[in-house]
Amino acid sequence: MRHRLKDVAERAGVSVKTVSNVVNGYPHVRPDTRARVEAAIAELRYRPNLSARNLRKGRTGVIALAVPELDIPYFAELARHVVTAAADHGWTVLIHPTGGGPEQERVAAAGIGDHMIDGLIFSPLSLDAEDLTGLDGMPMVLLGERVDHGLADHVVIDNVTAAREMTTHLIGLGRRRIAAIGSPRTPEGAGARLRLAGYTAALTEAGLGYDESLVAPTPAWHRADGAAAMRHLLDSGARPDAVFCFNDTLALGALRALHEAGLRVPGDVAVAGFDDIEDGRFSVPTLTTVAPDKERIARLAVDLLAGRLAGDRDAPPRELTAPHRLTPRESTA
Amino acid sequence: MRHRLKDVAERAGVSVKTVSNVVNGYPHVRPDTRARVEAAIAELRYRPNLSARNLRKGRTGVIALAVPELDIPYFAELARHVVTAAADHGWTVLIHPTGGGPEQERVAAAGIGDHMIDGLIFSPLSLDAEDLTGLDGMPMVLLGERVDHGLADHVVIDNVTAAREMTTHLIGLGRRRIAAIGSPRTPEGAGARLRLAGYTAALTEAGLGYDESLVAPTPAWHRADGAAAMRHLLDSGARPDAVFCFNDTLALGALRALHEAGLRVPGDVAVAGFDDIEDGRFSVPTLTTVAPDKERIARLAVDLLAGRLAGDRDAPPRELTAPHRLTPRESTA
DNA sequence: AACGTTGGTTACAACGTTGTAGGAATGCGG
DNA sequence: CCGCATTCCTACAACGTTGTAACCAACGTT
Repeated sequence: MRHRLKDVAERAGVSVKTVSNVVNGYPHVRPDTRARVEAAIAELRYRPNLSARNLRKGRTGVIALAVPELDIPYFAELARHVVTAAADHGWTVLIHPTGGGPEQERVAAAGIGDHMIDGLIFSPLSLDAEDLTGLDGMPMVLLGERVDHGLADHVVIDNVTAAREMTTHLIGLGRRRIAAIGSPRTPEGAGARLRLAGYTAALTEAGLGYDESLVAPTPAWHRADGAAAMRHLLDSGARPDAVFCFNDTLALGALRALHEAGLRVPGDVAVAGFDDIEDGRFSVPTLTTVAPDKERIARLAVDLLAGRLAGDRDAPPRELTAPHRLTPRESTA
Repeated sequence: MRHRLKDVAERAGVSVKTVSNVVNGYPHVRPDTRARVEAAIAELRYRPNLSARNLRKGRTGVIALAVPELDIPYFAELARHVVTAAADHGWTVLIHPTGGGPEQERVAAAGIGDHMIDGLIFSPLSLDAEDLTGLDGMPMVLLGERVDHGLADHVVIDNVTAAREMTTHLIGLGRRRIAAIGSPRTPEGAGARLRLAGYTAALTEAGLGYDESLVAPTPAWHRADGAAAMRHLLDSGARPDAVFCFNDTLALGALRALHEAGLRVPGDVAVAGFDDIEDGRFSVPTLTTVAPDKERIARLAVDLLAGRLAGDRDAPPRELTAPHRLTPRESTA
């Protein structure tokens, strides 16, 4: 039912290789031969067998994007940008939601390399770069956090600075008891560590000092975690007048918990997030956030990968920083 | 750098085929040979070349999931379930965000079939099944709406009934001027048509009659579209006391617009959505919605595909209906 | 003792493609 | 009209895997 080069060749009265040449745009083919071949291709609705091509060329034209969860809108948005950027290179993207656990991420990184994939863009949650064995020299670009130095290409944003700016922004609005939600509960979450560092730096700069009771760790970064942490903060009597959540979904959960507690935002408590997901532009109130340039992150990552695939496998790992922008909205007005 | 069966074979002192047999769990291999081979596999960190295997077997072990946009949380959640269900069959899922336009969907459906994929789960937005040519007998399962009869397997929910139930629910709460947001503006959007049908049916049953001015079409189903449509309804003087949005993101946009207009939900206007995305459980107010059983939808789709791949390519197309549940929350309390 | 049976292993071909090497036809300058 | 380059095309091998057929050894039956 499905045709091969051979079928097209027979129909056009040429050799298999000539058909291959036409398919691949090889220049030295007589116009009339080319026309005959193209006609045959069209008639038979021929489509190249990618497995065979890949086997022959050692390239698959597919890159993988491994993210913790697509349900986290940040990653869904990022995935869209990666797909777009990859399309410019003619690549298909295999989006792989890992689940975010250390074991799952290890499996993803290992299992994905089975020659199905030319390269990997990986946004790890639990793993350090050292854990990423089994890639056997397959190019990889790590996203999002400076997990580690010198082991692979990275695309990051300046988490420390961004978190410091946001905290400073809250201080500038007159807030003094600024809580943080989403601090790392375990060694996991390089991003959390960096954002926490920026947060404390800003407090120190402002002479506010770090208050342990205002810092709430969370098991994950979902809305439910944000709501639970917020409730905990309120119950604990810590009395925050602002909350800096380390991502937007946490912040949306916090908004919800504050609402349930009968507190007004930003009147009683100001709320800030991180990531600039679409929800935050429509929530009530809209959400102040740090907006990383996701489109740029995606393009830088894809371009880094392209560089590796184009040749310089052995160039030293690069680390590129994408810009971010503090975006004030109603929740801190 | 990367090893082949041959390398393992040499190291273990056996033939290539024996290694292949070990890798594939062929039973008749002497325990000590098996052990030697496995040791060699481990030492060399051998991984089978999937392109070669696929070429040989005519199967890739990859199925594609084509959805309009991952940014729409419904599809992100669905994707997660599909990945999980597919994993039970040992399949990898290639998630392909099409963008939703007719041309893009056509390209997706066509270009994806290049032997890279064993089957396709497709959630079309613009396309009818007739448009899906070029699959050349590759099994496909259509998701979400009853686009068409008898051309491919379908997994649907009963959109008409669900929409009727929701509308009846709103009527039962005493609402009389019930608006609908998200009606189809073009032939596109089978789901929209069906939900509109359920909506009108309920109105008719209740003797309320269909009021054109209460029905707002939208170009797409994003939050921004919902907000715009809501604003339009309010400005038009239609004075709805309830709004049934054809998905949750539209509803979240509508909530926002109502908030900006200074109207209370559900006090002044009740709001209902469709899809049960996570956002709706944390929005202020939480969102009444129709909850399709996404996990079931995904599993049914994957199982249908499994059936086709297992053999019966020519069985008549099946249509399976997944259950849904009306889920009242604060927005219609 | 000759026989089929089963277990364990191997050689070979094939999947559909493209790179390489080279052959046949054509064009051009002398 | 010869020699040489260029254009156009082809045959062949190879990418790494697995199905097929076939083989040898060991075994239990007759």
